[in-house]
Order: sequence, then C-alpha cells, then structure tokens
Amino acid sequence: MGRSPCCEKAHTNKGAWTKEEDQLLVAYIKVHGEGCWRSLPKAAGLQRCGKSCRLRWINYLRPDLKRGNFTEEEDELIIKLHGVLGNKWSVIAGRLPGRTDNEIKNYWNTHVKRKLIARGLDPRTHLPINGGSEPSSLSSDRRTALALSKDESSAEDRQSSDLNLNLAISLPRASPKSSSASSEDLLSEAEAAPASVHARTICFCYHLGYRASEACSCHTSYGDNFGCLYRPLRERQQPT
DNA sequence: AACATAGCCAACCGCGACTTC
DNA sequence: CGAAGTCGCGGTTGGCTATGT
Repeated sequence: MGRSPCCEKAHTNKGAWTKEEDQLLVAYIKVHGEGCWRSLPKAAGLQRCGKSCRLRWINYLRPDLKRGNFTEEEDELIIKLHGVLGNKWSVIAGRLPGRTDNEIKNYWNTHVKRKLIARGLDPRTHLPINGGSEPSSLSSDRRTALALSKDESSAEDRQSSDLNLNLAISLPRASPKSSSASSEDLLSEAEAAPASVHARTICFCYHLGYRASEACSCHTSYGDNFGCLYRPLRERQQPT
C-alpha cells in the first residue's frame, strides 16, 4: 500500500530552526493554539513540515519548559519510573513537570545510564550486571516492575504498587512542604489528588492527547500561560 | 595552536495508533 | 469495515561544543 509522506518535502526547510521561524511559530500558537499540525506551517507562514513544528514547540518553545540541569531528585524519579515503565519517555515526562520526553531520553542516554552502570546495575533491566539471580535486596520498584511484567492483566497488582501511574500531577507549590517534596511525595500527592482538584493541576490527559475526551474529565484550567494555548485539537471533538 | 575524540542535544525518520470518512 | 489521513512516540543521526593530546 505504501505510506504517503507526512508533508511535501520539496518546499520544506530542514535542520536547525532560525529565530524568525521560532517567532512565527510562537506567534501563531499564541493566537490559534496547538493542534492541526499538518495545516499549521502553511497557516503560520512557515516552510516546515507539521511534525517539525510540533517537535520544535513541544521540545523547545513551550512556555512551561523548565530547562537547565536535572536535579538529584529528578534523576532518582527518572530511574524509578524507568524501572517500572521502561522506555516510555512520554509517560515518564508526564511525571516531570517542565521536562520533555526528548530531553529525558537524551538525559537518560548521556547521564543516567552511566550512573546505573557505575552502581553496577544494568540500565535496561535495572538488575545487577554480573549477578544472574535476583538479589533479595531488589528495590520495591523493580519488584513492582517484575510483578507487572509477570501479570500484565492484573489491575489489582497495579493498584497495590507503590508507584502510582495516574497521569494527573500537581505543579510545585509555594508551601515549604511541597517545595522540598521528594519524588515519593510527588507520586503520593498525585495519587491523593482527584483529577479535578484545583486549578494548579496539570492534566496530562491533555498532554498525552486525550484532550476534551471521555478519558479526561478534569477540564483543567491552565492559567495565564496555558489559557491561550489550550484549544481542542479539533473543534468537533468539543462536547456540545 | 591544531587536530582528534567524546559528549551533548536538537532535529529527523519510520512506524504504530488513532481518527475520520 | 476498510482506506486514508493525521498525530505522537521512540530510536537514531548530525552538528556543535568541550576536552584531551
């Protein structure tokens, strides 16, 4: 059957983005919001493929991106989540506000992998590199991961796991408790909070593409920065 | 100072999943 | 129900910068 190209290659720029292109993209999304990436380049006056625009926006131009070095806490959270989820970078990114899947993936490949190897752990399996048998001191995360892989169909196992995979998380708060919150706190906080708790909650249903769908019932407010950005991907998906 | 190598990260590519017609 | 269109993910690549010789 063959697959049609995602865009017309003849008249599209490739490679690094220029400041002008960035400005055009940001200006367009500020006015029209995200979504409909295929038609966006033309509408925004960009000679780029829609995919490229999406990537540039998500990985570099989004106003909520953190940038800068990963903290020790983020490091540990990434390791923990990778132990359970594997290379599900987008899901892992969903647990790290302000970080992108690409950023985490790069960080994993350049830093975290080595860190695990230095600890004598296989970065792929999170098991000791030269120990064939499973040690009794295996972390609870790894035990969880093994349990999940042994019985994929058991929802109860997942509920009993100490890692909550609910995709709703909270933004950091000004209070001392959360400003120094550990990754466990972050996870349990997310677990404790219902999807629609308050306006500070970021809904990763939206981030993951389940915007305005049955899968997402929180109708989150994104505040000043997000308000202008949030727009249903397709108007027809909007509830009537 | 010049070159080689390693490290890092932005961007691209291909494919699977999902949606629409 | 199937084909076509679109989106998003994960793997990979290429180019720039830092570091070593």
